[in-house]
Amino acid sequence: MEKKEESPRSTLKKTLKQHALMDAAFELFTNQGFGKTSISEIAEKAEVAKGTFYLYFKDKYDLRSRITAHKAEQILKRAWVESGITEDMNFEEKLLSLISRSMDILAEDRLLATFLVKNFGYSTLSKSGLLEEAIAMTGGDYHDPEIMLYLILELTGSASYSAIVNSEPVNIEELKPHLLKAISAILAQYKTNGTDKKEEK
Amino acid sequence: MEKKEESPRSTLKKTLKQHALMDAAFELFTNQGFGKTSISEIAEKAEVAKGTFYLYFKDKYDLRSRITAHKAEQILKRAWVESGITEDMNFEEKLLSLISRSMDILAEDRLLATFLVKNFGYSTLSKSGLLEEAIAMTGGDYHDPEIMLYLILELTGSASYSAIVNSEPVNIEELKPHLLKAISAILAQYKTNGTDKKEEK
Amino acid sequence: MEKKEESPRSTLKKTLKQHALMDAAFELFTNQGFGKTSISEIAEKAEVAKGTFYLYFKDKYDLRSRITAHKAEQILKRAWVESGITEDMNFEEKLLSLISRSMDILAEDRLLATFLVKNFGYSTLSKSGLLEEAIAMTGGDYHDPEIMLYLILELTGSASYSAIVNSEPVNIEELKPHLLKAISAILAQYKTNGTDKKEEK
Amino acid sequence: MEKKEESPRSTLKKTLKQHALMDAAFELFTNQGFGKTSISEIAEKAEVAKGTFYLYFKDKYDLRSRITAHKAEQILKRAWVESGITEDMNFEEKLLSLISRSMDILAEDRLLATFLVKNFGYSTLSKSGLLEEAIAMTGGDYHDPEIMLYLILELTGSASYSAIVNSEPVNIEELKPHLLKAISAILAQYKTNGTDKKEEK
DNA sequence: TATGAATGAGTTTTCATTCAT
DNA sequence: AATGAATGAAAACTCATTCAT
Repeated sequence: MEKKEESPRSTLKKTLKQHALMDAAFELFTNQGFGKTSISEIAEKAEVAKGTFYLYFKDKYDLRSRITAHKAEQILKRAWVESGITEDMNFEEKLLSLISRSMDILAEDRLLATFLVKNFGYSTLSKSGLLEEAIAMTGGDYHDPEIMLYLILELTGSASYSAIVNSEPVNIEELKPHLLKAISAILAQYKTNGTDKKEEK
Repeated sequence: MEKKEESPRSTLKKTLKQHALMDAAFELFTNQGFGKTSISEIAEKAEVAKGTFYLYFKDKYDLRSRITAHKAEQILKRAWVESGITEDMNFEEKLLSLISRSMDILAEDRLLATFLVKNFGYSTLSKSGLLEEAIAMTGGDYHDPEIMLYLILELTGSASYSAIVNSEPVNIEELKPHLLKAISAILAQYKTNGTDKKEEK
Repeated sequence: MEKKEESPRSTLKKTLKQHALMDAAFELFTNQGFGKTSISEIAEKAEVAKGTFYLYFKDKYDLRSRITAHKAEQILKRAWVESGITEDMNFEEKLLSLISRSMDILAEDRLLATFLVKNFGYSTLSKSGLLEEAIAMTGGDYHDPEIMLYLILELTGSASYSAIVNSEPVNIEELKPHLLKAISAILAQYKTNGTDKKEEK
Repeated sequence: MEKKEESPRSTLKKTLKQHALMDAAFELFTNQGFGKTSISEIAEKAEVAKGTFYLYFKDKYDLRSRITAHKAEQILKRAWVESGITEDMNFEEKLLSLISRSMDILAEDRLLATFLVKNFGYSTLSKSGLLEEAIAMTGGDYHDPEIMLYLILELTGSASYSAIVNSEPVNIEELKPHLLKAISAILAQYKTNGTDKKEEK
């Protein structure tokens, strides 16, 4: 990150094997489940020797959490960029845009959705610092912002999951307006009767 | 128990071992996880021979799903009885009472909570017929009752989980009023021009 | 055993279960092999409790040898009767008739053929006393009758087996004339230049 | 053996464990029977870890068929070399020499004989291509050479077996002249026109 | 770094046999 | 005689991890 002058090859190469392992593992985890995937299988699919696995990961659990963090980061970055969020939007608008776009992205890739919903919890998020950012963005317009965001997050993740993976009770497209409206209702509950309230017209 | 009304011996004995296995497995699954629990361990804890396991269950997966169904049924029955629901309550009151009581029950037993949240999905519920009952109870006061209940269920289950198991972001006691209010807000969104009827537009 | 006056029912009943077990076992042994057949399976197929097996047989091996003896006896009796052997035939004619008819019987039932070829050896035969009878029948027209019969028996059993079961290299119908001619040739080798030799014309 | 001509290390080592397993299994199979030999035993006798077995063989059945093919090849090669067959011999002489020598080899090693007779069938031979070679060698002097060879083979294998393993009805030494004469008799039956070769019209 | 043969503890699963009813 | 639940020893098979190359 600093010098970056040298070691372009070795770093790249290392990254290559590591990525091959993560990609292979992701596919196997999502297809057959974490418990039924062996390290041998992962190495084989990644076209890497079994021993090489231990050069980059401590064990299967380590691998899984690294994949989870990586995938979640990817999604959020992409959703943020693609959601068309602008500075002049208020928090609710921003949040709904981000959630809406994230759902679209996940809907395109149900394997990814499965994986994240199963492995990405609130604790992962709070550790990442993103939660604090979001709280900061509320700008004091809401009371108990952490609990509020927690409820919204759990609702979104959990409700999206079955819709994406099983299309139950409805598919994700149909669910989206319902979910966004429910989120709005929750937000409304937490709104401090500050700035507005009147211009609801 | 006394004479021999029907066939108490065989049935009871059979049920005994089976239950011993289910109880032992439940405890092990919740304490150390499904993947890290072996059939030998289950049998040992149940004080039953290893081979006996295969007399009652096909494999670990079969055992798990049988436990899940059994526990969920137990909880709901108990919550219904204890929730003090009466005929003259409206749907919202009934639902909030039931959820509130279920949360209390789960809060008392975080192992049970963990287990159910991880293994009890919307599909299990919809298969059980309970969902239809609940929909019938709405009495037409809400539009899209299935989606509405789906959202509420996912929110409740998902949000309760982390609160019970990790006390994150707050413990279940603190979370409860927030959750119930959020549910109310969602219900309000789906209310058909009922009580008020007039100011709709 | 002593009285033998009574117990017609019990004997019959006993025989019933025993036969059910033998029949079930025969079918399973021939279909899936002796090694892959369990006592549970046999009992289940015979519609008899597992424990009942041990009332009639010591173990799987005991059962097998009892079946073998029983089936072989059946075949030979039937072949003898059906072969149209008469007193005025010479040994060669009798032997060829018996073999020919036995092959026909086995050809009709390849499972039986499989079973017998795999389990019926020379030693079983020699123990049964049938061999001595056959030797006696040669009437001194052949030298080394035991070895001669041994060769013929092994050739017949072994060659018939693959023909019946796999139709390899040809089916049993095609093989029969070849086999009978080969047997004749062997017999000729052992003929003592007694009675004839001249009229070979 | 010396430097490193090609890839002696891996190949040799691999071959070593594999051979150790095959040798151990062969001994156990012949001594106690296939069904009564466990993989653990084989591995233990081969002084190899249990898991190593599965590196080289799918299961016990795979192992058995690989051993059978290997042993049969060995015997035939050795018999051919040691039988003193020369170009100027006719087919009968060659065949009898080969069979005679094979019987000697098998007689020296009754375990090997047992194993091969039980597991080496006509189909194995016909798949190996050796049968075609033998047929070609007959040079048209016999009709139906395949059936003829089939009969001879089955007779030889089957008759040798009991003689070698049980010395019943006589031992292999005594049996040999009888068997060879029987084979000659069969060959004679199949000879095409003429003792000699010229008047083939 | 990278490899992959080797390991052996640990797991699942089968099944002959017993025995209380 | 008949049953079949229960047993547990033993078998098959898996797999994370190590280590010599």
